[in-house]
Formats: sequence, structure tokens, C-alpha cells
Amino acid sequence: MTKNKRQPMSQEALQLVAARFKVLADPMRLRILQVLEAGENGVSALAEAVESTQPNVSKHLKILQEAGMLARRQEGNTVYYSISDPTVFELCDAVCSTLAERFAAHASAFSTQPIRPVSNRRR
Amino acid sequence: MTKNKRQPMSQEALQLVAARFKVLADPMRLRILQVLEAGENGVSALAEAVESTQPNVSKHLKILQEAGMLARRQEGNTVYYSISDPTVFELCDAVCSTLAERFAAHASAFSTQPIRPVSNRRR
DNA sequence: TAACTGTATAACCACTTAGTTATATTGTCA
DNA sequence: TGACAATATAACTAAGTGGTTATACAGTTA
Repeated sequence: MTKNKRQPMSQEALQLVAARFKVLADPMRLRILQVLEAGENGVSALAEAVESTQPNVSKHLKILQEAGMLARRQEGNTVYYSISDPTVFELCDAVCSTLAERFAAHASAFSTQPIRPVSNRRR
Repeated sequence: MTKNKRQPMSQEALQLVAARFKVLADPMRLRILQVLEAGENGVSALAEAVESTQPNVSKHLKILQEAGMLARRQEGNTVYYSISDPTVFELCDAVCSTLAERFAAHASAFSTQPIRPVSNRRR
């Protein structure tokens, strides 16, 4: 396999990449994305689903939409948001995998003895 | 192909994921990672490479290291940092691809005419 | 028209963060 | 030992962020 040589990115490019990461660097926004992954949803319903207030959710929705991750559809009085860029979940999955590995390694660091079933342990 | 159904993540898990994104949500840290991708480097050399001050770079290096992305090796007086988690570049690449697509779409929105070689254009 | 509903925005606050300057810490060498 | 070099940390500042409350705006219905 060939190791790819990467050309350095410009400062502007790095800013754009950082900005995209920043959008995902908030638990509430991740929660909203997670809810929307199951399908389109209105603002009020979303607010209840993520246990936050309507204005707060509206703000986050705007951020997500301006980042191109959400689509907006208005029907009468209510506004429905949906995932427009499913690649965000690939990013989340990648992070999750790394974290899972890390935790697995961490867990083993806590037990110096080989693991036995609970029933075999002395109390 | 089967569409994976995802189980919702806990709030704590989302916090961890968000924290990891937050580490990458800074242009200077991305720049440092980019320099280190070419190989291990000392703090002062890094500071010069990324055109920042030594204390600032030290701070960012600490953040990256505590996130498990960098390894630290001390040799005499100087400290060498290196990439310990190459998966960060997968994340960056994924973001770059998305941004590239977005810009391609944007670019076409600016030209309503089919693209001709420069030599063919009237001045 | 007026009342009501759903969403967006404004104003504000507490908190965090990236950067700077000054200083402490640690290791090397004379 | 003392002088020096490389890194880390402390203290501070300016700017940004997530949340709340109040209010504006738009669409529906009576």
C-alpha cells in the first residue's frame, strides 16, 4: 500500500475545517442531529425531544442549517428540519469508534488480574 | 444493503464525542497536527512552523495530548511531540471532502455559462 | 378584523477560550 | 556552583458561546 503524501492546507482551509468541527462540538447539537436521524421533525417537537427550550433549539437549528447539515421545510405554521448531509454521522461514528477503543484500553488498565466471572470472586 | 438502525447515545457519550470535536475545532491545533503529520517535532520548532509563540503552542500541545492525539517524548532539554492517533486525519479528510463538494456546488452556482478555456474568452 | 399557535430574534448573563506577557521549572554545560 | 536553553505554567484580557427570558414575526382560524 502506498502512503499518501498530503499537501499542507491553507490557513483559510483550516479555518473552514475547524468551523465545521465546531458545529459538531456541542452535545445539544449532536442530540438534535441524533433525533433528526430518525426523520424530519418540527421545532417544538424537537425541543421536547431534546429537553430544551424552543428558542435554544431554534438557535442550534440555525447553526446546523447554515453549516449545511440540515434542510428546512415550512408547512403552514410549523417548520420541519431534516438531515441534509448524512456524512455528519460518519464523523460521529468515527469518533465513537476511537472513544470505544480508548475506553476498552482504559478498562483493562484498571484490572491487573485476569478477569474471572463474578461468581468466582471471593468477597 | 441494510440500513443500520442506531441506538440513541447517552448524554455522557454525547459529551465525550462533542469534547473530541472541540479539540479539533481550532485552526491552530489543526495546523499543529498537520505539521506533526510529517513527523515528530520539538516545541520551539513547532512554534516557528505554525508561526505562533512557544507558550501558546505548549498550551495547544497539552490539549491535544490530553485528548490522546499526541505522544510526548523528552530527550534532554527538548520535548518531542508526535501523532499517537492517526485517526484524526481520517476525520479531517472526511470534513475536507464534504467541504470540497460544497464548494464545487457553490462554484457552479456562480457560472451560468458553460466553462470555456481562458484563451477562448473575449476580453 | 382579533385571538391563537409556532418559530425566530433580541437582549442579556455566566462561562469558556485563544492569545499575550511574565515567570517558574527542568535539563545541560562550563 | 552559575549561566543558559527549552518547556511549562500563571495571570490576565478580549472575544466568543450556550443558555434564559422577553418579544417580534408569520401563519392559521374564528
